[in-house]
Amino acid sequence: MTKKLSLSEENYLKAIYFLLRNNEYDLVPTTELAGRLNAKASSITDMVRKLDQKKLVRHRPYKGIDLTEEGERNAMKVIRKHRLWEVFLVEYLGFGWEEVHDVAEQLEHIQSDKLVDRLDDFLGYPAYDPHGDPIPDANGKIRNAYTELMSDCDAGQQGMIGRIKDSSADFLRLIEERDLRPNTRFRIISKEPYDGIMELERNSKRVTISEKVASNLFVKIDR
Amino acid sequence: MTKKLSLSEENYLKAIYFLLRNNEYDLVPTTELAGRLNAKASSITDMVRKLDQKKLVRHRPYKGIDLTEEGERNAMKVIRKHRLWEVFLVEYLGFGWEEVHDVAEQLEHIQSDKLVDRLDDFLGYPAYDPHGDPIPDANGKIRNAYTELMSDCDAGQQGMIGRIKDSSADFLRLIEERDLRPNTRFRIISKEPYDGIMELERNSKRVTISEKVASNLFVKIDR
DNA sequence: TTTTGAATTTAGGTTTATCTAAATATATTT
DNA sequence: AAATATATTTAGATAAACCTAAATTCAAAA
Repeated sequence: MTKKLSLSEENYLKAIYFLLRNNEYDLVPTTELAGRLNAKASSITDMVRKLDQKKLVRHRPYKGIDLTEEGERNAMKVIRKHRLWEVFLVEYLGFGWEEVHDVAEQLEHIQSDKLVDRLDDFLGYPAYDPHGDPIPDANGKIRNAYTELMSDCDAGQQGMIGRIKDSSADFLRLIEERDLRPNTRFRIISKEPYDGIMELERNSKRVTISEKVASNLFVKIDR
Repeated sequence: MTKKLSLSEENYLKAIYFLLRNNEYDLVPTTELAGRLNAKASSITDMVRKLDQKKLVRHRPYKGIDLTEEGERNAMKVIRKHRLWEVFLVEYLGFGWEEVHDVAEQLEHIQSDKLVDRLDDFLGYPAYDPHGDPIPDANGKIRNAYTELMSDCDAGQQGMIGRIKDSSADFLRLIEERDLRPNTRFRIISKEPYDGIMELERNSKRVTISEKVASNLFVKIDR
């Protein structure tokens, strides 16, 4: 069963998945998907109708789109591949973690279960990619962690930076410059109640970050 | 300015390249290409006309097709990628050398010069892929070797098996079973003038092979 | 509650890479 | 050299994934 999906179909499922998670949508609006996929709303309607017929998404006309189980499983497979390839590119080929995205975007569509499983094994079954995003296992399950935002933490707490929420070039650069990459341990020295500005220690040095930055860092606090 | 080629275009160039080399064509006939690409002759005509306009091939209607310099360079780039990925799949992911082809067929179309160069470096700039086929360098040049056929050699000569000419599943299996893989050293014990059957020694053991097998093995004889 | 405006869908094209069937060119045989 | 067979090209269609422009639906404001 489970027919092979086209490159476009895979990209639609992935985009819907992210919009359902990251943003606050219950059903993804057509326009939102159009924005993310750089396509016109009418194209979205076409493709979404097709995906609905294949039972990969549910389309409620004029209301929005969400994923079926089958659709979500397919999205997770693509995300798994994307993130495994990112690990390979950074750890073995010396790519910078800001520059892997475009290539991984292509590699994620290679069809071969054997390849993915072997790659996973070769990489030592990593749980996170270089951006700190969790890598789904072969069944599409994510072993979660990193669910709190730094901005919700308080002075005195310490833990690990897990993954970043915003992935704009500007934010990536800032993270890089201030030594706030995923897998960096930190301690919160102080937090200003008025505007949420925080002083952190990481790698034995201190930085001050705005609330805006803190609210784009997912962390895990030591308990 | 060397525009990006579509997946189909790349496959056409590659197929034309192989037909110009391996087979005895001076100009590739439409039907031959159709056979190799599993397409109908009329489709070939269409695509070939497009490639001609892009100056990647020369099409002489009713006569045949050959590659321009530009077309050949593009074909070599794809072949380079294909063979580098095969090395990776076999040496690092533990694929059997008979089972890498389909996956490499996909990976060869990933577009990223940086990726190819880094991969090449990671693999240690291999000169041959697991089938013994030479890997073009970053400029598309093949440092040649392995140009003689085993069937043209004589009793007493010894050398190295380089690459195989036929790559049918049957032949691959035979090669595997009789221990005649690329990079195997051999010595010709005897050759029967009547039917060309040869007795070889390799890995300190002997085998007898038909003329047909010998004529599908490219070798390099010690001088 | 009607109006108005934004979001969404429908209708009708376009491009790429295919196909089938018919027409034409080349090659081979008589 | 004419007849026939085979290879190739042309003409016209199709499916996928887009697009523009027009029509429709829903929701928010008057």
